[in-house]
Amino acid sequence: MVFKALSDPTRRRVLELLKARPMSAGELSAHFDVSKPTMSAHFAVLREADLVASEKRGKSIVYQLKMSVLEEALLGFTTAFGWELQDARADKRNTRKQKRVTE
Amino acid sequence: MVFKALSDPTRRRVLELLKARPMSAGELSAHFDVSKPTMSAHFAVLREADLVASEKRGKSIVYQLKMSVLEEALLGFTTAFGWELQDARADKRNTRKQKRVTE
DNA sequence: TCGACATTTAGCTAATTATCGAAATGAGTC
DNA sequence: GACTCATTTCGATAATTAGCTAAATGTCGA
Repeated sequence: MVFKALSDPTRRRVLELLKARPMSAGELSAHFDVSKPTMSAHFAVLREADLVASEKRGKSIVYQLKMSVLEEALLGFTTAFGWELQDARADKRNTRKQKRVTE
Repeated sequence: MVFKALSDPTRRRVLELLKARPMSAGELSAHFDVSKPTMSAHFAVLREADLVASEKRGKSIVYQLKMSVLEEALLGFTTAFGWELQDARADKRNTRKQKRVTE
């Protein structure tokens, strides 16, 4: 259900926000112009897709992005189209495909 | 509307089939267990997302994958998550980030 | 325990979706 | 022109979706 979860722009933006750091439901909701219950429903979809983890923290519920799940799903897709997906910050030295590099 | 278009598994599979080569509506439909009108509707969604081009060829209509559109959309997303998307067959020599490679 | 706060659940609605069979369109063939 | 084939359009339906308000749940602090 990952792609279904990603089909909504609000949910994609939520994931993007969670990329920066874990955030509570309320904190996330503050970024959008829809009601809290609507946001809660979006969170539920993301949870069911296993794209986020939620943890109770006092009064709040803190959501955290599960990067590996997102990456795995995306990887399956991009690979089928002949693309490589890699961390932009990865150290390119000594990678598997390294060879005959000039300069 | 690209992500909406990608949210359906049938449509994702259609794109994958078109990755190999352009195919007619009927040829594509043969790969799926749904009616022609249903497939036609899927094609319409892909067309509206600009993910495929269609061309009349005699009796048939041939669909072709617009890789660049797909790549562009995906790139926008993956970049936001700190990933790089690149052609797996690309020649890695003399790329922008090339530097200090050992061996 | 009471009140305030954070979030979810319940119940509803309007819009969209995937699906179908039947009919319409359009191009090639006889 | 009439027939056939490929595809789409039409019209209908059941399921899903995103959205809302109001109510319920659960936690903290006084």
